Amino acid sequence: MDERKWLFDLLNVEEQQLSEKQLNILQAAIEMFAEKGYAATSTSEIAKRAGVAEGTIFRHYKTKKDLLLAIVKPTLFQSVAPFLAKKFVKDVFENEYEHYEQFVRAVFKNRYEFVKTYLPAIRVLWQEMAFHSDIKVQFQTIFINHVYDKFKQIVEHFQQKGELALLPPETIIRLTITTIAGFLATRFLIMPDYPWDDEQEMERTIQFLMNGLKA
Amino acid sequence: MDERKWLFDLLNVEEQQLSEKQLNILQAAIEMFAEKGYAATSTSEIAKRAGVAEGTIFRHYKTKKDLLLAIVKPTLFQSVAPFLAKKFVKDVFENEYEHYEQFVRAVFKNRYEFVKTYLPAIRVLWQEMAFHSDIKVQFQTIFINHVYDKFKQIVEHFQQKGELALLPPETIIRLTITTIAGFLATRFLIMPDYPWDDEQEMERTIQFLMNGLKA
DNA sequence: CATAAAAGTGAGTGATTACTCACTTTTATT
DNA sequence: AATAAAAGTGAGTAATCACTCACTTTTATG
Repeated sequence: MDERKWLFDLLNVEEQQLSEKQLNILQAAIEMFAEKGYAATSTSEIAKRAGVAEGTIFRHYKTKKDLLLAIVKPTLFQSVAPFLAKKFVKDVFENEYEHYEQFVRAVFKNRYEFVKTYLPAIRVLWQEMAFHSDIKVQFQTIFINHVYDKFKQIVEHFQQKGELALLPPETIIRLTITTIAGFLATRFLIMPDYPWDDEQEMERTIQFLMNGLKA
Repeated sequence: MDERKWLFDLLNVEEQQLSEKQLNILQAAIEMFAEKGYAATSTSEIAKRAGVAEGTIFRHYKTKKDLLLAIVKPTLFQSVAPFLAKKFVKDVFENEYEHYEQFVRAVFKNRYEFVKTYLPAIRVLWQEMAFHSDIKVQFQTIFINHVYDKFKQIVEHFQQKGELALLPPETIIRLTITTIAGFLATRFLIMPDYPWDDEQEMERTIQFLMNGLKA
């Protein structure tokens, strides 16, 4: 019926019911913010692309910034979604993942699919984080409160098992994240037109990471 | 006398003589573009911060975009400066660097100082590359023509010496660059307020990289 | 010192901006 | 079917935008 289940999923608003026009507005805003940036995109352009009157935008979002936040906030949460799941750490400790490599593989694959699916919205989040300190602070807060602590437990768990080098956990976390994020940024942002063999390149990246981190 | 040698160095305009007011304009533009972004910064704001009349900006730069390019182009070249030096590859082959690790160390240290010194201008380059396809194309062109080929020769050299894993050179280049860039981005953009021990963290990063890439 | 070129100025301009509001249309509720 | 609430509209508005231009000041050159 509607090819925009992804918008529902991303914005996590399955319970609320957004009208067709509201979805048009959000989709147009995501696309144009991703292409030209928030500041360089006018509300009249968004209205035109969405096929609505300019006043309709302000009926639903008090300001242009509110429209940006309606896109950015859910994307921010989805970016770290695996770590927000309550049973996530328990899964790791109860031998859902026997080795750090399996854990990394699962996260990598999962985030690869996420970036592939929601690329435009993710672009908007990362681009505008540089200009809006409130968004950057929200990101840092969520990372510290919900991602860092859990990640640290997991790293220490595998260090005790003798799988990982005895570096400070924050260093291992940083190297893990920048290695994965480095691949995704290169693949989807910097060189999206290069003929990648994704499976193979991800495999090489994981081997590199595990060699680099092993005890 | 003047504490702005860095501006001369960055913009690589030692021969031309820029007036005091021109330097004020460039400095103000770099700072404001870095903070708020190009599109969100008005020429009247730049003039105010630079202490000049708005017309003075347009006396030197035909359009606002020209002012952006006057900042971005030299920064783009400086970003890959080590690879642009003619004798760079020869240095590597003639045992200036006996091991890949020494080469990586030299590049890492060099680019660390570069980012530390010119951070605002580098922010502008990377932020606006996302919105201006002409800038992105320039970057890709320079990378392919001046960086990639030389880097590839160096990697193959150390692969033949048996120091590096026999992965495709482009994969080794990617992993090397994203590991270094990942540290610099985390250190200077994402978490600039975290109390880093730069020396130690760079050392760990190099060990990680070499372990990950060794044959 | 004379003269011209270059640098600097700021009021002015038409276009565009985010946003408002009185009004119409659609949807939900009884 | 009646009524109210919600959604949608588009002309209108004050502010701001990048940029121009006639003019003044500074600098370089013989």
